[in-house]
Amino acid sequence: MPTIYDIAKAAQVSPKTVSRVINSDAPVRLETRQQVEQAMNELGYVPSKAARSMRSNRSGIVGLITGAVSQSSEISEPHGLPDLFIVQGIQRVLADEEITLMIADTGGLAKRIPTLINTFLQYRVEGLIYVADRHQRISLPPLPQGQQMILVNCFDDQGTPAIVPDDQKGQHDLVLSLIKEGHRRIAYLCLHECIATELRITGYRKALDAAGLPFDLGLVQCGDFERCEEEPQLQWQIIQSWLALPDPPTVICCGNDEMAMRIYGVLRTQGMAVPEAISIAGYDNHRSIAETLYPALTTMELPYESMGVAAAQHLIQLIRNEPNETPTLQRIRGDVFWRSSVIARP
Amino acid sequence: MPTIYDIAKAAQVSPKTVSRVINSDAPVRLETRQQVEQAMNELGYVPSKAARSMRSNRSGIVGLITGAVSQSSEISEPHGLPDLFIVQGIQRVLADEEITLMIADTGGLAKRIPTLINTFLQYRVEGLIYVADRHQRISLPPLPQGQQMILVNCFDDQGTPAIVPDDQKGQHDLVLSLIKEGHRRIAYLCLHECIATELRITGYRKALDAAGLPFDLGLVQCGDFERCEEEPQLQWQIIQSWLALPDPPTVICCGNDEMAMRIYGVLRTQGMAVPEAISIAGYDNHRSIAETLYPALTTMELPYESMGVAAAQHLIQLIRNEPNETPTLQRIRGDVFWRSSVIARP
DNA sequence: TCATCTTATGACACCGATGTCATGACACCG
DNA sequence: CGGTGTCATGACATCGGTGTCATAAGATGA
Repeated sequence: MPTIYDIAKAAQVSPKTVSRVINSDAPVRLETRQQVEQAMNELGYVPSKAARSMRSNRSGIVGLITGAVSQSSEISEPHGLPDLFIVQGIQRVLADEEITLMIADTGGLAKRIPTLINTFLQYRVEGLIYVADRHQRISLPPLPQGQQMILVNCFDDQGTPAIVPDDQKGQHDLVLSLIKEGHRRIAYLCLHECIATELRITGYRKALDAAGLPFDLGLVQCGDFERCEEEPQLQWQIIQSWLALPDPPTVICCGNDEMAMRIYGVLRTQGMAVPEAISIAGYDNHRSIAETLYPALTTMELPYESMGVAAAQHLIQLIRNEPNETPTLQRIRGDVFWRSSVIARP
Repeated sequence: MPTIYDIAKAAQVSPKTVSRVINSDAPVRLETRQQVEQAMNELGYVPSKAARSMRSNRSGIVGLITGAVSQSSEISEPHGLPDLFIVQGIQRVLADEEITLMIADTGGLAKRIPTLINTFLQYRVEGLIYVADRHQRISLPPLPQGQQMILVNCFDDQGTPAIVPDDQKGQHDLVLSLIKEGHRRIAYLCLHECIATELRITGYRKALDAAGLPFDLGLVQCGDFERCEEEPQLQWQIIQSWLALPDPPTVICCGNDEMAMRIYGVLRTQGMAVPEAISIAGYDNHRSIAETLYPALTTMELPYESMGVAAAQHLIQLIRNEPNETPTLQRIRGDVFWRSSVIARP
């Protein structure tokens, strides 16, 4: 691989002049520039980032730590929207800024995180992004002074800038849409206990309050049985108990789109048509499920891509030391995606 | 960020001795080593990969180009198994070898590839991996002399080492399993015309031949309508025509698991139970679909993870210049995953 | 015409590691 | 006791760029 010295020799100029042509940071005579450019083309010159970043002290790399790549592989645990969508948003913004993203994967093991961070520090990353696979509280090892970091889909107690989904507003908006379509009895088959579930139940409740509808504790049940054998039966039992009520629900909100997909199956094996017999709503807008299901699923967007975009933008601000009024904890909102699994009620 | 010079000063030794402690490539007196290590801990020393790789001419980085990260986002086109699983396999192998993987995304635009390759060359990657989103023939711009590259899920005409799924053997094995369970009339609702489809139809046919069963051209139909509005109706028409045959199929093989998921919906809206009325088989072993569907889907594994592993291993051999008899085109086989969407026939 | 400024270029040091070679202190052996 | 080998360490050059400063040629202006 040729160096600027090779180019300099071929073009009969000094290495510094070659550097100037590459960076166009000082005037170079047209003729000289052309000679240099010709030499670069002929020799197939590619600048060395290593040498460059060593001198300039700027690596142009941002490190991202996630379990996204390995997550859904071996461990057959319930998985919601792939956090990969977050990475997409980040990738897009950074690529536009000509920042290279280095992705490291925990393989699901938190104890690998310090090693991964260390590797990134060796590359002198200008910023770090930690992406969690679900909305949670975390605690990471301390970083060297001045090392910028952003948390996505999680937050800590040290006041590290964080981007999380607005789960409360999300469920709230979804329920409000259902109410607008005439639904009065709205069941909620939620996920296991976690931060998202807690926030969403609050949102669900506030939406009912806002519409002046009563909150019926019995209509909120955990439908997440971690994919055990009997899950369909257990879910059907819950639904059956709802249907047996004097005033049964007309729509079931599911904790995520995957659960909705399973509920489609459960209902159909029991001879109930979606949405004619009962409407179904999901959460996540996991498009490969929501758009593929038949009928397509009405759902609340979990704004992973937007979160990624927000994270990358905030990080760039921090790296460039730009003034910003972005709050430490940024809650990102999604939209309701209205499809055919919910029908209007008179 | 401290350098070995800072450490050297603090430990009152020469920089070279610090280097020796870090790399343990020459004997250092225990006492000296401890002084150095203490200084490193106190100052929070992290070696600089840039400086290191410049001197040693070895970056320790492998570059990966894919559309995996952005693929399924904007473009709402039919998607099979996420090629991310390939990345997983690669990641796992490389992490064990302490090689850092740099992932670049095409964002679905092939014209970005040269730029991405150039960025990687700037980092002096020791190897390149190109991952395609489906089995296809490709053509990439030429690389500098001596730059190693592996193609995954695709191949070219220049004889670049490539890893592809063994589609023919895959469909063959799946059909053979169905035959073993007593099925004699096996319909195949395949994907649109492409390399995989062609190979799989050959495999399907060879399996029938091997079992002495006749090949009925009418039982092979394209069921991929690219998610147009009328897809369910069109698919139902095909199935109806099959059911109207004097000797109707007892099982339908689908081009992929996603199509199988949609067929579940189509059949059920028509009041047909899976697998009681008709058995369904998929292709891909896309676990988040195959395991989630109710009943769970019998399917042929598209061995993305194994392909990733094979690719990484082969690349490492090439980088280390180890002798290998690996063929240029490596076909990777998957297994049949038997679940409850297919029942045995007497 | 000479001082001053701008343009175009080069010499040289430096970023942070490591490879090469030299050197001093011992231990070992005949 | 002197020659040889090992151990422990340091001096110095080098990897491929860029920042700083110097300098020569030509343009400008008083």
